[in-house]
Amino acid sequence: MQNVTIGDVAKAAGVSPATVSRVLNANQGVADELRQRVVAAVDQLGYQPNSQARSLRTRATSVLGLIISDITNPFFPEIARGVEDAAHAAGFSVVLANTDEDLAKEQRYLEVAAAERMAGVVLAPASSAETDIGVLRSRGIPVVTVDRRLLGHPVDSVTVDNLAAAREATLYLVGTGCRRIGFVGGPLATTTAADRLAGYREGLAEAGLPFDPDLVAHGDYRIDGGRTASKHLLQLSPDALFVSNNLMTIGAITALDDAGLRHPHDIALVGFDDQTWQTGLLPPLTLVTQPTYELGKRAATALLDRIRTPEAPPNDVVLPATLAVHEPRR
Amino acid sequence: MQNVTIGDVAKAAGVSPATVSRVLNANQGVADELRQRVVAAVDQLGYQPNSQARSLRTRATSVLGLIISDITNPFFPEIARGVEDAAHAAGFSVVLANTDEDLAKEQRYLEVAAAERMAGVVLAPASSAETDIGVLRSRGIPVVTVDRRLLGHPVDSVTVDNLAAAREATLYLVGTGCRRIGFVGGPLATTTAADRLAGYREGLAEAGLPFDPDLVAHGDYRIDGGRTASKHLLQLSPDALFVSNNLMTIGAITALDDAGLRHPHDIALVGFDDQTWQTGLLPPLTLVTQPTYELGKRAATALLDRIRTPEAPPNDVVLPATLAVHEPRR
DNA sequence: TTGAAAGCGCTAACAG
DNA sequence: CTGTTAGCGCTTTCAA
Repeated sequence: MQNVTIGDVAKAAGVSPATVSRVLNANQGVADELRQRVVAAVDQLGYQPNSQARSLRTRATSVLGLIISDITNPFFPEIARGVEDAAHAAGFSVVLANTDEDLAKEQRYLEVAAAERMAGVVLAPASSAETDIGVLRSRGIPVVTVDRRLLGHPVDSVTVDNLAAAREATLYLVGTGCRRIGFVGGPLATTTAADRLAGYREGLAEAGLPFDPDLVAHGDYRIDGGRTASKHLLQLSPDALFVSNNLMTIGAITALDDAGLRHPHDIALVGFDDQTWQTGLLPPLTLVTQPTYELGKRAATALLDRIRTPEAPPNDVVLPATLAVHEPRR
Repeated sequence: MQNVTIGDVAKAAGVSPATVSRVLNANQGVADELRQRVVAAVDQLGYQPNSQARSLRTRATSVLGLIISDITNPFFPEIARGVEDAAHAAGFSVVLANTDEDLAKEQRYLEVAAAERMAGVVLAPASSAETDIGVLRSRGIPVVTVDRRLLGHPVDSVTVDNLAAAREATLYLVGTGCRRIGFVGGPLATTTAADRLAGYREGLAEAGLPFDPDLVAHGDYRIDGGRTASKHLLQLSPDALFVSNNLMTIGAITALDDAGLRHPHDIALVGFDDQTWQTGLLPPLTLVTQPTYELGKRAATALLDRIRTPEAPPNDVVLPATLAVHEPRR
C-alpha cells in the first residue's frame, strides 16, 4: 500500500500503463470495459498519481507561488484567500512566501519558484523598480503582480486605483474643513505609496490648498513606523491625519493617544483598509476600503489565464477603492 | 537559456552529470578544480536543478503542507508565519490550504498532500475525531497537528494549555466578583473548544460555583456565531461573558453594543487571543493570550524532526497560554 | 482501441 | 576521484 504506481494499477486491471494513463487523463477513447476495470483498480489500490513524475514528463506543474511581504499584515490574508480559492478551484496548489519587503529574500523566493518550475507566481513586489523577475522570465514562468505594480516591465497586474482613492479621501477631509492635512505615506519603493502620495497631492491641488512637504512623513507600512511618523507630524499641529495603510493607522491611533489627542474631537483621522477591528470597536473611522479578497482572486484568475495563453498582451486590472465615511459628530 | 539541464552544465564544465550532481549536493569528494569549473558553469548558465526530477529520483520533496481552517481568521497568519519561517530556514517551501472547518475539503487537501508527496503536513484538524489522516499515514507522510489535537491517533501535536488558561480566566472573573459567567464556546469537534469548556467548568468548580448549562452557548469561532451566542446569553443577564476565541470576541463586543451594554461598566468581558486591534483601541480587554507565532514555529520544527526520524515516539508539545489582565476601573 | 518503448532530469550504484 | 549506467513514475509517440 506504501507506493502504488501506475504499473501496479495496470497489472491489477490487466491493461498496460498507457491505458491507465489515458483513463486518468481523459484522453482519447478507451473501451468502456477497460475503463471500468481501471477505475476499479485505482480506488481499490488507493492509487494517486505521482505528481513529480507527471510534471517531469509534461513539463507542467500545478503549483502557483504567492509572494507577499508579510502574511501577518492583516491586508494580506484576504488576498491569500482570494488567490487560494481561485487556484484550488482550478486544481492548483499555492505556495506562500513572505519577503518582509526585503529584496534579497524576495529574490531567493523567485529562485525557488523557478527551481520548482511553478506554473506561475502572484507577486506583491517589494520594489517597483528593483524587484527583478528575470529568473522567472527567462524560464517562461508568468507573473502577475498584485496590489503593486512593477515598472519598466510589461507584466500583468491587479491593483486598486490608489491615486483616485487617496485624492477622494483628501478632498473629503478638506470638505469637513481641514486645512492642514498630515500625510503618513508608505515606502516609496512601492507603487502603492507613490500613487497614494500623488493622490493626496492631487486632492490638495484640486482644493486649492498648497502642498507642504513638511506635512508628509513616510513610514514602513508597519505599526511602529506609522506611530513614529504620526508623532512627528503631530508636532506640526495638523488638523487631520491621512494614513496610507492599515497597520500605520493603528500606529497613528496610538500616537494620538500618546499625545493626548482624541479623534474625531481634536483631530480628523482617515485611514486605509477596512479590518476586522473596525467592527463595533473604537470610535468609527473613515477609511479607504479595498476589495482585498477580490484583488487576490482576480490576480489568480489573471495568472491562470496567462498560463493558458502566454502570448496575449499584458493586462492591468484596476479595481476601485472606495471611501467609507464613518464619522460621528465632531 | 530556457531550460538548462544538468547535462548542459556538465558539458560546459567538461565533466559528467554525476560530478555536477555531486558538487551540487555536497557529496563525497570532488577535486577542487572540477568543483570550480562546475560552479562557474552553473552560474554562467543560470542553472537551477529541476526539483521534480530530483524528487522523483530521491523520493523526497522539500514541500510542507499547512492545512488550517482559514487564513482570514487573524489567529492563523501568525501560525503560518511561524511555520514558514522555520520551514524556509530548513530549505522547505510551504503550501497553504484552507478547510473552512469542512471535513470534505480537508480530506481533499490531505489527498493533494499525498499526491504531491509532500514531506509532511502541519494540520489544524477540523475535527478531533472525524478528521482522517489515513491517506498520509499509509504513505508514510508525517503529520503534526497544531492548535488542536487529533484523538485516537498517536500524532505529534503542538498546542496550548487551553484548559489551564480557561480555568485561570474563569477564576479571574470570579475574583472580580462575577457569579453568573456566560461562556461562549467553540465547535465541540475541536479539542480547543472542548478543553476551554472543561477549563471553564473546572474554574467554576474550584470557586465553588455551580455549572449552569444554560450559561453556555456554542458558536462557530466566527464573528457572527459569537454575536448570536452572546446575544442569546445576554438574555439571561449574566454578569460576565467569557468568549473562547478571537473572532467571537468581536462578535460579543458587537452583541454588547446591540444590547446597549458597555464593558467593563455593565458587564465583564474576557476574550481570547491578542490581536493587532487590541493596540490602543477600544476599552482594553482582558484576554487569554497565546504564543501564536511560536505555536507555528514549533509545529514546523517538530515536523522537520519527525521527517528526519520517523520512528521516534510521538510527542505532544504544550505551550502555556497566559491571561493578560487589562481591566481599567469598572 | 491498445501496448511497447522511449525519455523527461536527476541521483545512486557500480566500475574504473 | 570520476564517469557510465540504470531507473525513479509518468506520458506520449509509434506500431499494431
